[in-house]
Amino acid sequence: MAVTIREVARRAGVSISTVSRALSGQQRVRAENLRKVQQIVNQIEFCPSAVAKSLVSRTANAICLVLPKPTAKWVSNPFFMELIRGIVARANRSNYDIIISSGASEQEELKEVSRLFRGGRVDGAILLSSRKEDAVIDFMKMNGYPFVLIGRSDKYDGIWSVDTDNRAAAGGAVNHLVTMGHKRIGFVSGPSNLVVSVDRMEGYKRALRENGLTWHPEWVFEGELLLNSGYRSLSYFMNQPDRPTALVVYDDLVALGVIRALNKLEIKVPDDLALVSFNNIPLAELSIPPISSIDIGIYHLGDTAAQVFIQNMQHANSEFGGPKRLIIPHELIVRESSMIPIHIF
Amino acid sequence: MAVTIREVARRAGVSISTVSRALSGQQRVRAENLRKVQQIVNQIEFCPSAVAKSLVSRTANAICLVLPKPTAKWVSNPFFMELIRGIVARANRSNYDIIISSGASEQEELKEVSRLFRGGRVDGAILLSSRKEDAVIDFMKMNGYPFVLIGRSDKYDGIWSVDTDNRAAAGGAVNHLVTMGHKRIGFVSGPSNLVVSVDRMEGYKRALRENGLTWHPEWVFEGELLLNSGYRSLSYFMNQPDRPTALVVYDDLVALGVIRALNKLEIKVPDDLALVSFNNIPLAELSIPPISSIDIGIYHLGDTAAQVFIQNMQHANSEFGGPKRLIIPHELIVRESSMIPIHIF
DNA sequence: CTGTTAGCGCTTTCAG
DNA sequence: CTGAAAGCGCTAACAG
Repeated sequence: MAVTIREVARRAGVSISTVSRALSGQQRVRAENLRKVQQIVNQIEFCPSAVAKSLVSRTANAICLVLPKPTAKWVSNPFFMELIRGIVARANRSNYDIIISSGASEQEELKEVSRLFRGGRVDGAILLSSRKEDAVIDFMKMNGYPFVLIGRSDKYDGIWSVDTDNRAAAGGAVNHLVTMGHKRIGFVSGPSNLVVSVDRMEGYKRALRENGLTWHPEWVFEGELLLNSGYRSLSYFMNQPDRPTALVVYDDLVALGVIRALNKLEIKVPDDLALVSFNNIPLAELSIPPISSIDIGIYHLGDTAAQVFIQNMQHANSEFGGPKRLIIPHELIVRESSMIPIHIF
Repeated sequence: MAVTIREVARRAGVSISTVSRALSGQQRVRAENLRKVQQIVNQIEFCPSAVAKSLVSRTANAICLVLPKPTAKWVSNPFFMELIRGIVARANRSNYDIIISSGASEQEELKEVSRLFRGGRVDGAILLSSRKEDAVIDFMKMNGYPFVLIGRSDKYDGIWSVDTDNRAAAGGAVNHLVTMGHKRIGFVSGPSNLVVSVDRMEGYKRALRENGLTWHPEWVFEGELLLNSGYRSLSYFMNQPDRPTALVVYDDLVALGVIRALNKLEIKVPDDLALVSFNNIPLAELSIPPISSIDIGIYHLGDTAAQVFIQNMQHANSEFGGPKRLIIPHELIVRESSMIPIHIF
């Protein structure tokens, strides 16, 4: 901030333009001048004003992250921090800044994002999750702002996205449980307006079908509900003679809650009920018992999203293949919660 | 971005300066012109370029958050996300942007932060945690960049900081355990280079003294160690006749790990050993058993840090009282993990 | 109260 | 290859 390009030019005894050219590295500068400029730059630790650069280049070299509404404890899910870490690490390495934005209501959220874009502070956004009806996605689309979605959009096609194959992952969980001898497998879902939650549920249903198993609506629980007031319903179903012997849970944190609820009902995991969940946050391993979980490579997901965005920015006009959807591989980590094979028929 | 102040001026039939004055709200503009300008602004959704503003005002209206090195799973502690939420919410409300920065090594970290400051992208920083020897703090101090520290610095005095009274909090935990009849109370500490870890340990020791209890070095465990390879040592001490009957643990996540380790050793919480930990992240409640934890108001901590920074910025030259240290109140939330009073003498 | 004029620090023409 | 000049969008200082 303190030292400008003008000062460098003065000291090096060349014009500002020459310094600019020397710094850009793209343009021809006489070797002697180049050397002189580089020396001064190092000496006085010159660092060009990102702000001035932005003004003239009309790009911000910054990406906005929209935090899901801080409604729930949901955001404090380590999932997001891991995602953010992946994004920030990659972005910084490419000299992009990450700006975090949030808002108390959906409207405030949009206002905030709008301010960032219209003010020229960001070039685009990475959306950390997608709802079925997502005002932020609509907003981006409508204004033609570039963005990468982590997840999937039901509504729009041609958008850049990075995602897990959640259906396949859920299928993998079911298959694993089937292998362990389970035939009555339930599902604990997340908020039904989250695409990820729906996808996982669909994968679960499909896998049941493919395994020739029947699907009972009573075996599907709403996770949020479960944790707040659903003890009774859980208790009821778990006391039926044909209760599920295994559960696929859409998120580790929810799985933790489920285990606690089951614990109160004196249902033991995995002895009485097996459990597989999603995301494989560090906590899955610390749980009692440790939870089998599908590692979806959260950091990698974030890293890739940032890469996609940045590449896309740099090749914006070169028709760089058009919108694409990338899938990050997942892997089931088997732990105690699903390790006891059973044979109840 | 698309529409400039020039356009507004043209449409309103006034000069650019008038529009600028009308927008600033600080200066006198004829009512008629004011109205006209406001109308146009709303109509074409004019939003002044934050970048241009930055260039001329030499302020960025942005704060940098330095993520602790992504070494450990530590960062994925919900603690940080909660802190960030608090900061972002407050900052955005005051039209400040939050830029997240990180680096693989301490050196990269500094380079990243330096780039942000020198490039004029940020006005200052909020440091999310402090090590005993903290290069980032040194760097800020040395360059005179404004910052607020969440935590405490051993090394420097006159710096703005927002903190928990960790000694008192730890004392509270000890007192609570004493009330429940415990006399042999151990401590599980965090990395010894973290100020917060040290403070909590000191509070623990002091409280023991004040309660007339003796402090045994063997009753103090290094948390990190414990989780990785310390089962054996834990096992050893827990089998001594005079083993602790209660533990104060410096962080919820570590407490979770401890519970799991104890579980393997068939030591039951709270029946055989009581537990109190710090931070009260949502998980503390989901644990089996639910963990007594000291709620330090993480969100509030973040919110306050942002407030302090912003106020300080705005009154920078008016000698706004000089550096200060704010303490956010804490509260012990008692749960099952410490609920069974014991009387072993 | 208003318009004109000069920049903020940098990139980018356009002549040399 | 180089320097001078124009301008990115806005604010601030100066005459009216």
